[in-house]
Parts: sequence; C-alpha cells; structure tokens
Amino acid sequence: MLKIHNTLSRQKEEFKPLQEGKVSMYVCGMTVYDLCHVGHARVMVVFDVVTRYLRSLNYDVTYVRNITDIDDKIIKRAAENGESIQQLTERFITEMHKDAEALGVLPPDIEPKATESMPAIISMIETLINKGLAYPSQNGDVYYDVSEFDGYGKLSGRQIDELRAGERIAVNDAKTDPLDFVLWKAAKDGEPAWNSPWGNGRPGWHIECSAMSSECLGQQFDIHGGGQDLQFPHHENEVAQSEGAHDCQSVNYWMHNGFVRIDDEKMSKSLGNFFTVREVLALYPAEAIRYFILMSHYRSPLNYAEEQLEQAQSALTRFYTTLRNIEPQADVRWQDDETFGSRFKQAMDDDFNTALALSVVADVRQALNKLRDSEDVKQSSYLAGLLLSFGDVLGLFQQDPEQFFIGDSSANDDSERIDVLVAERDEARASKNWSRADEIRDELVSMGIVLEDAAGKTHWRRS
RNA sequence: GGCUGGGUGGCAGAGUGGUCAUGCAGCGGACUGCAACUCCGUUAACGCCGGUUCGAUUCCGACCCCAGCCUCCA
Repeated sequence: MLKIHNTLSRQKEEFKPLQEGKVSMYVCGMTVYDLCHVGHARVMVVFDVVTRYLRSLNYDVTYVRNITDIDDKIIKRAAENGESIQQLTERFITEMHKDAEALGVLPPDIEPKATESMPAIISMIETLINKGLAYPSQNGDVYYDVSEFDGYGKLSGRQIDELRAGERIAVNDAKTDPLDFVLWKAAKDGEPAWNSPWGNGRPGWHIECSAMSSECLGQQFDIHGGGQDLQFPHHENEVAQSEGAHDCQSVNYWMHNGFVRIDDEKMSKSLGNFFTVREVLALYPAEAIRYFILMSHYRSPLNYAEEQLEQAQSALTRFYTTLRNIEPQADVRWQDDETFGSRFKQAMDDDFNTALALSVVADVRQALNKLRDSEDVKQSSYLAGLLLSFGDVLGLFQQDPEQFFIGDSSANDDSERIDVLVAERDEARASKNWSRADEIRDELVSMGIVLEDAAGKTHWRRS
C-alpha cells in the first residue's frame, strides 16, 4: 500500500487516486531565464522517480510540468541581455531539456507554458471576480481578496492574523489588504502584454499554475508537487484560486521536496550560492548526480558537497563493475521478485523512500557478486536483470557498463592509446616480466586509469 | 517574533521500544606475481537533562543547537 506524505495534513496518507488505475500529477517547473541549478535538478529527478514508480505499479500517469515563460525576472533579464523575451525563454527551455535528458529525467506528458495559456488564465480571473473573490484596482491590476476565501492558510499552516502581523509584506496602495496578491499585472510601457478585460497586462505568477493545472488535468487531480519554498505563498495562493473558482478541493496530495544546501544553507538564486547542473556535469557523470539526489529521502535537506558526489560515483562504479560481463536476463520484473522486490516495494511505498530502496538494490549487487565465481549463470543473469529492473524505476544502471567506465569518448580520445598499453602489459605479464608490467600500470595510473585483471581479461576504467 | 522540519558511528543516510540498515572511508583476512576488483570478518552512533518502562536512540516533557518559510526562489 502506497503512502504519500501530504503537506495538507502533514502526515503520510494512503494513496487513493480519484480514478482507479489513473494518476494525475502537476509539478511546478522552471522559470526560464537562466540555467537550472542543482535544486531544480532535485525537483526533476524526484518527481521523475515518483512517475516511474507509479507507472511500475501499473498506474496510468499523466504528468504535467509547466514552464513559466513570462514574469518580472524574465523581462528584466531579457532587457539586460538585449534580446527578446522569446529568444531568452526559448534558449533556456532548450538548455533545461538538455539538463533533464542528461539526468535521465523522462519528459513530462504535458509541458504547458504560461504564454500559451492566456485564455484559461483570463477566464479564471473573470470567474474569481464574478464570485467576489477578486477585484480590479484603479491602476489596472487585479488582486485576489484573501479575506474572502475561508481556507486561506490551510496548506502552509498559517493564519491570516499571523501573516498580517508580519512586517515583511510590501505596502502597495492598489491593494485593499497587504495580504492580497496579484492575479493580473497592468503592463507598463514597453512591457510585453496580453489583452484582457482589465486592459493590457500579464498574469501574476500564481494564477498560471491554477489555470494550467485545471486545463490539463481537470478541476480536481491527485498530486501536486514542487519545492518546499513554493509552499507559501505560491501553492497557498493556488489553493485559494483553484478552490475559490471551482468550489471543490483541487488537489488531494501535496508533495514538497526539501532543499539542496551548501554548507548548511539553502542553495538559491537569491543567495547566489548555487551550482548549475551544467557546472556539476562537467565534474561528475550525470548518473552520479542522480544517484546523489536519490541517496536521501526527498523531503530531507540534501547537502551538496564534493565528497558526497564522489561517494555517489564510487557507489555507482561498484554497481557497474558488478554488471560488467553478465548478460542480464531481459524479462525480469522486480514486481515478481519475492525476496528483494517486496523489500523494494516496501521502501518505495513508504513515501518514496529511495534511500532505503537503494540499500535493497545494494543487497542485490552483493548477492550477485557472491555468485561471481560460481557456475550458476542462470541465477546471475536473473539478478542482473533484477538490478536493471530496479534501475528502471530509479533511472539508474541503464548504460552499457563499458561505456560508463570509459566515459564520454568525445572528451577523451586517449582510449586507443590506453588499449595499446593494456595489451602491452598483458604481453609482459604473459612472459612474467613483472617489472615491465608494473611500469605500464604506473604509467596508466598517472593518466587516471585503474586496471582490473579479471579472470583472463584486463579491464580499465577512469578513476 | 510566528509557523514548520530536524539533530544517528570518520562522512552520508535509513530505521527501530529489547540480535542486521546501507553506501563511502578505515582495520584484519582470503583471492592476486604484486595490485585493483570481489568476498569474509571487524571497529564505531543515536544533541543534553529528566520521566514512563523489566528495558529507550526509538514514547513523553524541559533545554540547547541547526535549517526553512513568513519577500522573488525548486
């Protein structure tokens, strides 16, 4: 039985989809004005695994991840760069897709953009105004009237009074209450604008998600995900908008992943302490980054550190070492395995506990290694297939092992030379010329190459 | 200040009222020409103080410390 930690109740709850056998899920994606950082990578990887796991349980999943392609930061950045907004956003959408692909993140089923959802956004704002939940102000903005929505604060666990007592809310004369938030922003000169009943303008940030989620998935759907920092105000406001407009509970399970940290501090654009995915990919294999993300539970903070990435890479190296030279059985389904499969399911059913799931997978690896010198090819092949089946859920272990060890050949064209040296050393070893053999090995070590003399064959890998 | 979440061995990170996490690293051994890989064995933890209990890292209470949100942020 799958349990999901629901932010609404702050508890793990049994997962029951609205429609049997189907899951509808919406995740807040990127605002595309810059490269993705490791925090964005975490969201993508975490919800990719959620999707893969649900599918492995035979759910028919519709996964929506939006793109915010119009907002203040985008306008500002485009102006700074001297390019059009469209040029900027298209560029970073392409970059985001490259990062996602490198990290083994499967594309979402629907990837709606704010700029392509204007009719739905405008019509939702109209509904909110007609219901008395929103009001146009004299300057052309439209605001949501927080005091008119009963459940305001239920998702983030806040009271309106508490929020009002806070001193950090900017004063704005156009609002009747400082807590009210903008649904539609009137355009200033030179800003991109869409026509609306309230004049030219653009949507506020929160409304696009309410509009796109209901447009893609309906007024009610199963799971809504995103980073923890979106809980308030973004998701709280989404609840107010969607439920205010539709008079029904919009989301049954809210999932929020924890932050990536650096030196015990949140990695964020505003603090400037972030690493882009691109930077990290230059240092470590993409799969190691993915493994690193899955080493901890998705709701825990994840501390980004060189040591952790290297640890992930070492662990991954062991898996591929094990998989080398075994022909995995192709049709293994982890769901049918009673020993490891049931433990894996238990871990993943418990709010997607990938850290625990990885320990089960490590046990499979060990069982496989124990068979290394045995004659039981059938069992070895089965366990290797099982490993790949688990890996399919986690998005790991799918590469050809040799490829993993050799690395990106376009970046390293010394493979031929290495092969020549290895062959030369094998000859020296055959004639028991140990000093020559060791000399060659030392040379390879200085090139960052580790040799492994398996039975009858020498493998090499980059350290 | 208000509201969340958390403090586990050298590091990372699960979990549990009373024999095992797991990974990386370390130590001893097997294997190896020597290594590497692999296997076997092994060291080591549960912030602090009380309480409940036959027994608490796990439950309860106080305290200390850390992070996050309350403003754009995944």
